Amino acid sequence: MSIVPTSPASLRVATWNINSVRLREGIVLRFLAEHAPDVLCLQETKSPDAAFPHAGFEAAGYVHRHVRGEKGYNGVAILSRLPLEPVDHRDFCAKGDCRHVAARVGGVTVHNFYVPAGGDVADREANPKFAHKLDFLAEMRDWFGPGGDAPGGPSILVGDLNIAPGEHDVWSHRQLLKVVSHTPVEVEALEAVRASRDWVDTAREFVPPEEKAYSWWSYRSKDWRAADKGRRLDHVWITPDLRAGLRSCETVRDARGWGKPSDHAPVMAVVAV
DNA sequence: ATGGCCGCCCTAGGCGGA
Repeated sequence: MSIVPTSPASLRVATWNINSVRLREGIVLRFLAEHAPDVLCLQETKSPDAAFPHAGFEAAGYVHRHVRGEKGYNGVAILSRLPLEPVDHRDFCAKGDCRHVAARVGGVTVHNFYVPAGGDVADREANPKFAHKLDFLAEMRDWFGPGGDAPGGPSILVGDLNIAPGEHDVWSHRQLLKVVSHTPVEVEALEAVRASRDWVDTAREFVPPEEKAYSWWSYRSKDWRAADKGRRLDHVWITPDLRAGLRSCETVRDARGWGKPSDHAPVMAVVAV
């Protein structure tokens, strides 16, 4: 007799840019033990599939997965303690990189995204990485939009979207207006993705827009906690049909201070499904 | 005080991150 329900009353879905899954297996296991997500979506795993550290996650009960990695860069993975059906992935911008993977869990489609960072110069003509970022976002918008063929039904979209859209999603709106991750053209592009399926930004359902909220703090700060110059780059979005079931969305800020941390903290939402 | 640092890769400086 199984003790794991196949149709849970509520689904706990987390996202975390882990910046090398092999280097940080230990703190991922700590997060799983302390926060018990049903589904954990990782970005920047930086590991070929053959080298992904499966054994520890399986021992922790996360025996279901959909992993897509490459050597050195990028890489996304969905780990689950509930049965998971891979929905495939889409090769955004036809680069053959590993920035999206999707799976169906308990009747909900979960999309895990790693949107390109976009380089230093916020100019599509001068900087091909910025052009890639904007093209990637436009393709997301079209895929989820009316003419697109993204899967329908109740869905959760998570990931490192590499944009902090709100004024209070960054430590200083004025000082970051020209910094890639918070420029108006990016914010507009992300809003177009959000509007494509009327996605609900779950974190802001619980934290008012005038209150600061971050999920990333630079490695370069001597004391990230004291400086607190963060940005909210990591997001959990849900389709409107799940909104009434939304119970919480938390950023596990403490994890930014664990041993040998990622520069991102995990974000987890709980949704009744 | 947006750089101060990270992790990756054919081990060492270059690339990418954001």
